[in-house]
Amino acid sequence: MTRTAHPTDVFNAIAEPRRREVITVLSDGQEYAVNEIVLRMKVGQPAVSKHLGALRKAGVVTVVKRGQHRMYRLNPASLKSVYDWVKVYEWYWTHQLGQIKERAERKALERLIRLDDGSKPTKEE
Amino acid sequence: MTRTAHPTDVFNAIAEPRRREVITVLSDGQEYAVNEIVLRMKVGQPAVSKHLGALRKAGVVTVVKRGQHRMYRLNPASLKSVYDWVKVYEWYWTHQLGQIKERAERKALERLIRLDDGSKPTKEE
DNA sequence: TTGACATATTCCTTATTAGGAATATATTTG
DNA sequence: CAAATATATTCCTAATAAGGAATATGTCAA
Repeated sequence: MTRTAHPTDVFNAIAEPRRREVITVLSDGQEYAVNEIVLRMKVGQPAVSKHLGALRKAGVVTVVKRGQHRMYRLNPASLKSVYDWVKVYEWYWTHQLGQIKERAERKALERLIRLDDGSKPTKEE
Repeated sequence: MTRTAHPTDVFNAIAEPRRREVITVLSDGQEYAVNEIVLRMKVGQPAVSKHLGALRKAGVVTVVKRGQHRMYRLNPASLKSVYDWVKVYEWYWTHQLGQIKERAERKALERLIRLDDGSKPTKEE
């Protein structure tokens, strides 16, 4: 089995460096034609179109037809789920977590003793 | 060619749902043995070990030997790069971006006219 | 030392993916 | 209509990845 992530997963969409590059191009909130994005990147037009397709499926960009062009625009709200997920951990690097360490080790030891006794792990306090 | 992302890329590390699951298990800042993580997940021990290996290579977790066990701990600072990257877009969903739309479309149109004329795209103001 | 246990690693199969080349499909313009 | 342009899609190849089974490695306990 391979990557379990659904292709529409935003986390998966932004895992590709080139796709983050596309997002950066769109990051000023303006519309861009595929053309223009290709000019700003080092990969060919088909590759860019494919990345845009992946981003669109994940809801990261939207597209409208305008004449001959397809205008892509960033949908920043789609990135909120990533922000919300990672924001949880912000606390840990803005505060010291050294004090926690000893206590964490003690608790880990207690859990392992319970496991070695064959009991089920109990809910953490 | 496949995924260009280096395996040590944090974005790639968190793209896997099971790896985010592991991170969630470790999110209380305590140490966990592989054993315990397996108990809390639906995949087998080898799979968990592999995911832990990927997370370790990306610097998302650290490991210390403690007797028979390998104790894994979250390294939250590693997630700061993701936070910093996505934080840039927070502004867009906390504020209205409707006003921007018309202006953005006008600017996009101007760019396209320049492109169709054969001129190179100029730096945005 | 032997046996039990914890973890990592190897092997295998299946599935996905990136990107280029070639091509198809619109759309505009003359 | 024909030519040019913009974009998407198909086909191909090479690479990567996930997870299970089996196995190797290390550590503890009797």
